[in-house]
Amino acid sequence: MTLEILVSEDPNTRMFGEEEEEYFPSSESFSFMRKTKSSKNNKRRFSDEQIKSLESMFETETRVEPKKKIQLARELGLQPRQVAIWFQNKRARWKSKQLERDYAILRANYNSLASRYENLKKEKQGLVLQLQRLKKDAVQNPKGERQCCGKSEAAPSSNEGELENGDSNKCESQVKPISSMEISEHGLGVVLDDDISIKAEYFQLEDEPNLMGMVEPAGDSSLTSPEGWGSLESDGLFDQSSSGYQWWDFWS
DNA sequence: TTTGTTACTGCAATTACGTCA
DNA sequence: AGTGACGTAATTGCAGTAACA
Repeated sequence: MTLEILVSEDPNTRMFGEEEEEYFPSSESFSFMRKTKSSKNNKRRFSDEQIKSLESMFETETRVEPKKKIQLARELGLQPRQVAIWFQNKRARWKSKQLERDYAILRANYNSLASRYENLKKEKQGLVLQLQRLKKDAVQNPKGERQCCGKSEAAPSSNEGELENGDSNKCESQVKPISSMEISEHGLGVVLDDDISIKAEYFQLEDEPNLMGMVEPAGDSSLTSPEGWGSLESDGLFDQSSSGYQWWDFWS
């Protein structure tokens, strides 16, 4: 395996002040390299030891100070510029993976929320049916003599069954609105104590709720930037102020 | 104090190369 | 041996900031 090094011949290559000295790797891992002017092979993979050191340094600080950079470069037999570039690329890779993680968390949150919403919708339908039955029953029995539910009425649907906990003995509690039900003077309608609030809370919400407003921030610490991540924050990832699409379109 | 210049650095996007299936 | 996909080192362009005249 023949490797060649890594001296940029491009005069436009940006050179930082402290790094302009021509550099030849001295470590053993690069001892087989040689400088060539003609070769375009100016890119070599770093050795495992180099990567290991860089990784461990990256764990403590994602940005390397100039002095530290030069010291690290000396230790690893690299150019300071290479160390800087490695950190730069590493930050970019980390950010990309962090975006994937954040996306997965948000998707899981959304799925959970959508599931809860569907359940609530079914519950609402059951309650509406129950209300209709109660109203109908009240009209048929103006004196409040009401047959126990589940006996004189049609069999409840599965949803209703859930709502009634499958226990017909709980009619008392289930018909609580009935106990406080009043018949209007003309006997043409009923007024439920909680009717207004119920409507407000459930039945008038015909429009689908804005799930986005309900999404809870993930408790996972991966959504918050660790100290020093600085610009790797996820803020604004889903800023839609300037775009027309919705982020959940991806999996809807 | 304000302004223009320079040097340095970070990031995003991209290119170019090495490796592997 | 040839090739496409993928990972990654390196380049480029631009923007922000600090130091300085």
